[in-house]
Amino acid sequence: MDPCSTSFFRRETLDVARALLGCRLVREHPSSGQGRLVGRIVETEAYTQEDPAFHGSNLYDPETDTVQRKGLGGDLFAPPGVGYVYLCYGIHWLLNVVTEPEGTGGAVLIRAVEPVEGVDVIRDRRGSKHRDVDLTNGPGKLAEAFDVDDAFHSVDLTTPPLYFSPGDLRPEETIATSSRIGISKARDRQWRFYLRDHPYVSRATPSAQKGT
DNA sequence: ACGAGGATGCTCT
DNA sequence: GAGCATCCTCGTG
Repeated sequence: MDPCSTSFFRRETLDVARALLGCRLVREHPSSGQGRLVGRIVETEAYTQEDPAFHGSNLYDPETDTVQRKGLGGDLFAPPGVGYVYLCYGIHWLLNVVTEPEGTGGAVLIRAVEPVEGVDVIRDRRGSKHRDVDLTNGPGKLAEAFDVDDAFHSVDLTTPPLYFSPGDLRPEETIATSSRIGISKARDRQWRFYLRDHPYVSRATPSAQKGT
């Protein structure tokens, strides 16, 4: 599998969020189990530097078009294609990939994948009590399933052991949008992208939605 | 089916 | 000390 290159991520965040749908998330040599885990991305969210929900949104000043790269949020201005991984609610690791040219803030949150390789290892990692559909249909779940933690923070994700690989949508698959999940700011932005009616998206479609 | 609430730790004010 | 880009369990109808 060829990794998506740095240039894949060096463009507008919204474009990357859409383009990642159908691509593969590849994890080689997870700490438990052997071989390789592969998931097909079915749900993403976009976050940009001018976005109220952006981590450290106060780092970018639109008036002067200047940036302060400090703290955790400062890592969102890193070169494209590197990981932005942080702990949410003290329990769950969330995997993002940085977008836009270096110095411009942006990232895409990987929210859900459909397991396509190494499903048995993923079941082991997540615990056998879950239905298959519930193994990776959420950002915290897929991080646990793919053995992703802050070891990948600020790490180049265009090369093993964790990387993305190009993929396509099937003719019958269409992209839907909605507001983002679990945030209170900027509810009006339809910056969540997912495959309509796909069984592995993280939750039923919210009321506000429109197709594309 | 659905909603409420707890776990848990890091970042920033 | 508050606020989270979450997940799971345990109530109630």
